[in-house]
Amino acid sequence: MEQRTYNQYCATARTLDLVGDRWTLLLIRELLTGPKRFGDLQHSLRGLGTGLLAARMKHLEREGLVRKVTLPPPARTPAYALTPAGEGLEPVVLALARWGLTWAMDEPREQEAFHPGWAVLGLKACFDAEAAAGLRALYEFRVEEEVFHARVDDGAVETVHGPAQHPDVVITIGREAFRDLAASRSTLAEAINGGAASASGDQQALRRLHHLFRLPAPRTRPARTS
Amino acid sequence: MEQRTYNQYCATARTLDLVGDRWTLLLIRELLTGPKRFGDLQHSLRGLGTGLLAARMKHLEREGLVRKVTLPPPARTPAYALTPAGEGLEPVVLALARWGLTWAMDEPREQEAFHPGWAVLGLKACFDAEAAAGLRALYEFRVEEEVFHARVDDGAVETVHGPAQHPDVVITIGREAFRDLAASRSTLAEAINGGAASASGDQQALRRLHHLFRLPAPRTRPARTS
DNA sequence: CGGCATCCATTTTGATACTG
DNA sequence: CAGTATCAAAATGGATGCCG
Repeated sequence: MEQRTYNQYCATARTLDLVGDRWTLLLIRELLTGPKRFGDLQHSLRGLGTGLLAARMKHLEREGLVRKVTLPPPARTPAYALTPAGEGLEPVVLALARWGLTWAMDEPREQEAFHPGWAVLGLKACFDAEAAAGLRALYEFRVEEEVFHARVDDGAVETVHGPAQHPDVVITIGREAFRDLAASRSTLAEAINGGAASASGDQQALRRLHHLFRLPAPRTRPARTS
Repeated sequence: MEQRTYNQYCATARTLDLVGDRWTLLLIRELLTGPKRFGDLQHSLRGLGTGLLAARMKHLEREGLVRKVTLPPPARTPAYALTPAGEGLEPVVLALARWGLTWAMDEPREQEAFHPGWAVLGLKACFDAEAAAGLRALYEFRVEEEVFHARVDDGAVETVHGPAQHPDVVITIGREAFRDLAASRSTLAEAINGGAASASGDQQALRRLHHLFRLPAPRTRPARTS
């Protein structure tokens, strides 16, 4: 099976040769919030069969973007994690997310899936490093069964699947509310006032939240009906 | 003909629904350095047939990323240009380019195509806005038949196909030398000393060039042979 | 559960011939 | 040139079964 290539000595084309196949960048997106097991990946990506998933992971592993790991106790099950080269794709995924937040996140469509981890990554895409200069804060998001945390540390941020150690703020929020929040279709204040969310902990850190993650104003593309 | 979609309410996935198909991001890449005609596009993208090219352009037009324009006199021929939404994809393409420059630009392979415009975009991907604060300069690159210019203006840069009006610096450079330069496999000074390039104009602006475009140090991915 | 193989219907693509 | 039409080759989606 010969690898298909654009055959261009161009950095963009060579990158797309490696990660431009269908599903590949979404797999990277999943791994950007922490290691995931085979089944986790398949569960997040409806429509991707086990055969193609196995092939994609093998390809990413062979190309040095992903490596197999064994989850720490008590899990002790095999999983996939990004290598440094794989993590280097974060700016690509975040750039795609920023474009989508600006130009493509209208109403959710019937039958469209939603996972809170995607919204967390969407928030990260809007992180404002300048606004975070000199700040340190640990935010935990609890969206029904799933928990994430965002660690802000002087212009940098890390968003990972799982609970935080000693969060400054804990935000408990419903699934739909979180979805709308991360798509700039509502604000955290609205969600709290409407009873869809609650927040506890450091009130000052909470108030800073919407300065740290500045969602873009949605725009509409000129549609061509013809 | 139903459009294939990931069916995820996720900014990254929705963006990939629009531009994730094969060739699409490379078409955007081509248009990022100015409007191009149908034939120009096909010529740059060996392997992309006329049928698929027409389908892709129609799709991009319908989705509001590209619009048909008529080139100004004396050309007066039809061409394709990016809309604001299409230009918004520049950060995506540049992020792909930066990753490729860091992790994927080893030796050119036999039979791999190369167009100077790709290298110009590669340079742009490495533009250092901070180093350019307060500066203004117009650089023209002449690579055999093709000419490009880079207009630096206080932290911003624009790289466009075509000659500049009153360039501060004109760099005339051979095809291979330019290719190696943009892949961080050699420096402009080396190319000039080796006779593969010459530069005229404002010497101070010329010396600033390699501060403005900081190519990343190439790294190698851990290959897995098994 | 993780992972791979197989079979098959459907899409996507690549290449080329053809038309205004 | 710009773009359609056509057909063969490849990639994908989905179901299923196997093995450790």
